[in-house]
Amino acid sequence: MAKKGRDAIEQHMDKLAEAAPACACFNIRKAARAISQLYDDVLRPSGLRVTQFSILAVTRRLGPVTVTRLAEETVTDRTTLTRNLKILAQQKLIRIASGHDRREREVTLTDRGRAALAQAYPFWKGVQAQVAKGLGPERFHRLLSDLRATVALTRTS
Amino acid sequence: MAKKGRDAIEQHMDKLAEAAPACACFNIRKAARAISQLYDDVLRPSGLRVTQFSILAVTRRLGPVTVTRLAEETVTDRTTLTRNLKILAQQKLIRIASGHDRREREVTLTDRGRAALAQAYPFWKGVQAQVAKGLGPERFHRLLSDLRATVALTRTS
DNA sequence: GAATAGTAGGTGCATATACACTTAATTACC
DNA sequence: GGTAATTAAGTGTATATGCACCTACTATTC
Repeated sequence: MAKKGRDAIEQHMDKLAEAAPACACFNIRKAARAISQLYDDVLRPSGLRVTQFSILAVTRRLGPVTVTRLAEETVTDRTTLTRNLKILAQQKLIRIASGHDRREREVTLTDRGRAALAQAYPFWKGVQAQVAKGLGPERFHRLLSDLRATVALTRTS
Repeated sequence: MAKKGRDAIEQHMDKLAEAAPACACFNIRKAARAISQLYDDVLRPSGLRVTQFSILAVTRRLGPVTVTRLAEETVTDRTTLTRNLKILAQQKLIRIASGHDRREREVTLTDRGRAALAQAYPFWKGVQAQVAKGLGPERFHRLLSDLRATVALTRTS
């Protein structure tokens, strides 16, 4: 019985060797690490990390926006966003104020935040173009499309 | 001049609204958050997070392996891996010992680690199949292939 | 074989991430 | 209109991530 249990476990072991290379999550995370290092490296002179650049850009697009809405838009846990926003608020790149509903907190880009975004933009544009060229425009758009489908998959099921 | 500088900045602002939705890095990170939550949720009964599952699976495949080699394989910063490995070593899922070259540290899966991996395997298999089905097998493989190309892009340039 | 360059690994610090739980405010329901 | 359910947000804790810098060991070179 103990022997049998062990055999059952060992049956998996050869398949397990292939788990990581085939794993959707491992590969997406791996690509996220790789490309984040590239973007962060290029954005470094701007003083913004890619996460911060993204939050500022989304805030810019949505105007005054609540924390929960921003969390939904970026598919980030709300409590994660709370802490990320705190750093940006300390640097006075955003302002966080109460809305009409006193439970809500509205996030707004400051002038300083706008300037930081505009300063970072050429760096972002450059590395974005580099990646698009490296993958080829077709594969680049296909990848973005497939990633959106992946996100959608986790939102519905 | 100050006015002109401001105009130059403002010229970017409309494009900036589109930066985040089009950003390769933002979208990959977003997908990583989404799919990690799914995998972690399914893997929860096993007691392993997807990051830990991946590290164990890669260690299983590479046998006794140095920290640097493992870092290259997973495209993780070596110092990040040091800390991730420490947690797994505390749980006695891996063993870290010195190699012949006394600078190196060799990572090996313990029996306990093997058992944990085997226990987690059915959960991983299930969620992996769910994602493959959700995306469709073609798009699923295409995505993995495009992600590998993205990683390769950052390794060469 | 001593000085130098190169390699393997770790620490301090900061940001990013999310779950479990809590607090405060609003809405729904009777 | 008061209580219950719902909603918005934050804290405590733990893992994940990487850069700047450091130590220890090995290889090279003269």
